[in-house]
Amino acid sequence: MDATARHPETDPRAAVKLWLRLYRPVSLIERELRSRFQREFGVSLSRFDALSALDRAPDGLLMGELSDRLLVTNGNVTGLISRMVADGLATRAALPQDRRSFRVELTDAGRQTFARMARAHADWLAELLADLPGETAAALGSHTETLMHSLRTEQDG
Amino acid sequence: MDATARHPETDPRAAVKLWLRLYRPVSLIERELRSRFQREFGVSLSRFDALSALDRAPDGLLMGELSDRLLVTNGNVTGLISRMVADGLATRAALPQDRRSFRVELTDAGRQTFARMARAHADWLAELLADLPGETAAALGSHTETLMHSLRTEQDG
DNA sequence: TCGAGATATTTTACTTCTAAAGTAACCGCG
DNA sequence: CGCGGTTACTTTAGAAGTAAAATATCTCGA
Repeated sequence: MDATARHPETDPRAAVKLWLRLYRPVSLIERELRSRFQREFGVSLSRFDALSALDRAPDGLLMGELSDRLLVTNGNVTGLISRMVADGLATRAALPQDRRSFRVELTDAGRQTFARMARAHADWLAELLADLPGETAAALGSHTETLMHSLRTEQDG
Repeated sequence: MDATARHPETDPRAAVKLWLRLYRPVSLIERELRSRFQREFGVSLSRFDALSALDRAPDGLLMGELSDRLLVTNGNVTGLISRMVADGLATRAALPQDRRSFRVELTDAGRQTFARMARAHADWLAELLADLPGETAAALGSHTETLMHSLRTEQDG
């Protein structure tokens, strides 16, 4: 198979159409979550995402690992974590063996805060997705997996 | 009062899982588009979205209509359009019959700029989605329609 | 006609985000 | 060693986003 055979018939118009169909509902949900986090907890979605990534990492994360996971730039993480440290949710300690690096870890308060928010987050999503037929949910789950995988192979190849 | 009674079978854990499966690939693509717009045209994705919404409206849009379509606040649109007007891409004229309102329209330069960007946008998406099997694309297209519809009914009900 | 509320937009103060440039520390090779 | 390139992170300048308050205009009923 030659190069064109690898990407046989991708119609740019169809690609845009599919993209918009994916993008719009995801944006709507994201925006709704963002505003609920703000209203209920006075917290940004970004901060919840950071708490979530750190909660999943028992030994904390380096700044760079965190920016990889959150899909944001290093500079962004610097400010985000500074504010979280100032608010007592996380600690940021230099690594003895590599003084360029910093290990970020949740404090107990941070883990407790996250636990409360995670519960609300799950409930909100259950509510927002309540009217979605079970078959559609299942199909979306598996097809978005395929999409994710195809993005990765596209990126590498 | 009991939220679970209204939505009998929505498992919050499953909802979060589905949400993350939707969110991650969409974020990846969005981020990639954003960085390509910046690199190739020195323009934000938001600006492209605004150009796109305005290009679709032959007679222009009111500020409020634009913020509805872009899913952003009025205050955000004020700044976005100010910069676009300053760059010669759009005009912003008070409505004689309602002096609170402003009609925003693309200039010829705005329409030409959008046309060039839209072509690149479509090509990028075709490239990013090239490895997605046709069946998956079709299924995703129809199921995201269902998702969008279920969000609307959820919102209204 | 007048005032009360609704509506359209802007302003304000702030967080979040980016790209690019800057700083500091590490690593490997001569 | 020591210097050159890489890596980890921060800083900077500015766009993009928010919520909430402010401004200005419209509308409608007494």
